[in-house]
Amino acid sequence: MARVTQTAETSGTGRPAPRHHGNRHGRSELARLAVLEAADDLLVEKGFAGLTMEGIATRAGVAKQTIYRWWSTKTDVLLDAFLQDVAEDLTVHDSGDLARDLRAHLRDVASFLTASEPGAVYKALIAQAQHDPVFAREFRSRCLDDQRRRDRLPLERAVERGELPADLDLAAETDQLMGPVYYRVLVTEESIGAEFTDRLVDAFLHRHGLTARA
Amino acid sequence: MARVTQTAETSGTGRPAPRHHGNRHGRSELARLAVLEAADDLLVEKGFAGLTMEGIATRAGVAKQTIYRWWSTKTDVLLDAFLQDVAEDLTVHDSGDLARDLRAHLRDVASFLTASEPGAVYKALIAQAQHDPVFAREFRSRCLDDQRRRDRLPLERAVERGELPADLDLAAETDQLMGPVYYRVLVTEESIGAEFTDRLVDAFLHRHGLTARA
Amino acid sequence: MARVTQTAETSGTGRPAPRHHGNRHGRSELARLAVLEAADDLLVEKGFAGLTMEGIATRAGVAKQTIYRWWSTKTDVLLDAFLQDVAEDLTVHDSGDLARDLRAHLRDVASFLTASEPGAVYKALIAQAQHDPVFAREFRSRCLDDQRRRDRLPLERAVERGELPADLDLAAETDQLMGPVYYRVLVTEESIGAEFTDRLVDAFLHRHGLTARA
Amino acid sequence: MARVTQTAETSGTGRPAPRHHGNRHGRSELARLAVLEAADDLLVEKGFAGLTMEGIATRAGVAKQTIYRWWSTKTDVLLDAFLQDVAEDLTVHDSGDLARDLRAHLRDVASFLTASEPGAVYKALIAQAQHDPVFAREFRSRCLDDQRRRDRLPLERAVERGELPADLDLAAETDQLMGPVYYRVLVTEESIGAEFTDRLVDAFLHRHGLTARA
DNA sequence: AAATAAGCGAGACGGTACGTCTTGTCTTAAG
DNA sequence: CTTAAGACAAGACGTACCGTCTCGCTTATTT
Repeated sequence: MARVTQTAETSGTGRPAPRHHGNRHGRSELARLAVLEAADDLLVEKGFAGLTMEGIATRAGVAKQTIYRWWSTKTDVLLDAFLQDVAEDLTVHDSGDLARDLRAHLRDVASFLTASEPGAVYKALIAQAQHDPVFAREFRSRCLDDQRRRDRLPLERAVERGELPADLDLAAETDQLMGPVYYRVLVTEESIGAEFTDRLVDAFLHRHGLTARA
Repeated sequence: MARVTQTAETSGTGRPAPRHHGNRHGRSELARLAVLEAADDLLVEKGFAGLTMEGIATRAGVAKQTIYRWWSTKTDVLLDAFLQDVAEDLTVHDSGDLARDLRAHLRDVASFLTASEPGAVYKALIAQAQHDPVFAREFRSRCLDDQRRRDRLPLERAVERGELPADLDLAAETDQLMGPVYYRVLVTEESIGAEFTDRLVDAFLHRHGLTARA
Repeated sequence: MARVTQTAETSGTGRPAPRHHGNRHGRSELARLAVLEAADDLLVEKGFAGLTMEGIATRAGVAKQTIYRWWSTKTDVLLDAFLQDVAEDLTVHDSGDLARDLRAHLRDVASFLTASEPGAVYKALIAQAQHDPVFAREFRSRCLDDQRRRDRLPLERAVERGELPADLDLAAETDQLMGPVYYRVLVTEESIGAEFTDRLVDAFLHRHGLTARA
Repeated sequence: MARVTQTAETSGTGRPAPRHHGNRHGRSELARLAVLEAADDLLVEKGFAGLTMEGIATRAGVAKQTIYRWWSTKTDVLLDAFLQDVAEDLTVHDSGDLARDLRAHLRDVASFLTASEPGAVYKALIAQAQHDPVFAREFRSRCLDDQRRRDRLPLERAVERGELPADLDLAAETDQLMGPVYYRVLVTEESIGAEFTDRLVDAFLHRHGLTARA
């Protein structure tokens, strides 16, 4: 994630650094970022089980109470840390060509999930959502729904362009495209190559009478 | 799971239960079953986070040491409990008709995952596998691989019958069939009706030039 | 203690209270009294252990910083609160008759220590002085020494009147008179009746050849 | 206090050392002694305010839970530590001569309270008893009552020997003897020399028509 | 009238200790 | 040799106060 350090204290504009330790007009941005960064780092270093509120506090140089003031659980911290990092990571391609966009998107998602650090956090959060319905709800509304919207975007654009029929059940089609990817990531842990994702796209195109691969 | 209860503790004569505290000939089946049952019950009652070794021991009327002697973690206990319960639950249909078998199988899997108590345990185990690579390995070898074999079975039989070409990539096809189901269960938590699973089967059949539903 | 309440906040004219939030020259008497009163009340309500700076601030409707600006510890606040209340409480009797004055004084001290609310504060302060030498010094100079002077007063007057010899060791005599009272209060917690204090006075009178009670 | 170290693990008889870490048949004597010793040491080193359960646990090499299992508060630990140390410290003199015994006893008590390490603990406990009525009760029954009995012992023996009348109010007389000593220790903190305690004894002897000092 | 500067309320902050909980190990005595 | 019982060291949990800090408001003087 973006390192905090000193650069965060002074905005580029030359305004004086906030550097405050909390006051009546809001929380310390410094503390907030330090916590998110510490959580990220510790998850990678020690795994989810080794990630503790105590550890985050120590690593971040922050009082435990400061964490509990703004977050309720370590999963809550992780979710914020994740959002901080990848707000814009998975931008969807828009070449105007459905086949090309879909292939690129599926490859992106697959590599994000299997090879990136935020992908590891993402998997941990999905896992935690299985154990904790309350968190599941929050995770879905603050994170998954956005991702789902991104996954559907190429199809929506194709509908707009007239490449796909307007009455298509986009949700179901998205499930068929993304489902197998998540399945391999979360359940079978088989590796996911381009041939796998491309085949999913081909099946989709074939299903809708579009020419698969040139 | 099979209830242990009193029958094992009291002989039919009405004499006080033997309630043995160990003997020199191997482990106590009574203790083993009590532990598995307690784990199952507590998972349902208190959720995964509320499931503790301490709690299992107390509920089972068993010493903690007895649990640690035979299992290493609470997830390990849960896995055994799961296997004890559902060894034979998800038997695969074999009507000789691929379409019918696939439709039935996907509905079975969906309802198992979303509506049954062992399904909840199963989801908890998949979740834990994300956090713990060691457990993931064991879970896969003792549980997931079997399930994967069952998922593939209808296709294998169809290949034997000549309904499907012999060079089909069964793994990839299985992923496309099952993936969306697990995706909805684990990620989106949308409900899964027969229309959803049937559509997956139809897509599969269509993909391979077989007539989808009349 | 003297209740602050509204009288201080509203001038007689009926104009809304000034309720000032500080000014450039000097501290807020309102805040000072609110703190002392809150400390007194909380000690009675929750005991010494339950008395906290945080609690005093909340109860007094005052910022913590305002307390720390003028006092260093909760014991420091308590001492001020005590002095505010009982500056004049234990006035010494002066009838011109040593026996009568002593008997009255000992009864007053005993009932102050065992039965009054400020007496409870006083005991708490003596206790704290055992734990904290720094506070002990301040407590002694700002409070105990005065009390000790009052205890000695009847004897000094008797010396002046010629009832007692001039070379009497007043400190030691005072210790013998007051010591047993404090001992019962602080150590044995036995009840102290007039027969007990009168006997102490009788012993003193007898010791110096004065007729004890007719 | 008796140092624990290794000698405590083997009784002199050659029986195998307990050295156990807890079992179903009782607590660890090793842990118990380590806690008491740590509490004693820390009180001396850091004072009462600096004495914490956490600190005791760390110093004793013991888990916090082990302390809380057997004691409820730090004062509770201190009381046990005190009793462990001074069970036999203040043995009362018995020369057959009341004057001599009283003088010796008062000097002993005075030097115990003002100059010994256990005396410091004792004062801390008396102080705490002012703040906490529950502890006060326990302290009195487990400690103070014994001491009071010892203080009365010389008088009781004198009554038996016929030196003092049988109908003497021993409690009141003891208060007059000991009260001034405790008063100086707890309240005025003046130093207590032999001339002060001897004078108390003389006053007592004089009061009962016995020849004071030869 | 405007500027100044101290006291004020509020409340976030880094810490420390609290008392509780669970983990995994150990010891014991019963069977 | 297994068992139930349960004490133990370790360490995280979430809470409560500590004493410090920064902030923006109020207010009484000083310009």
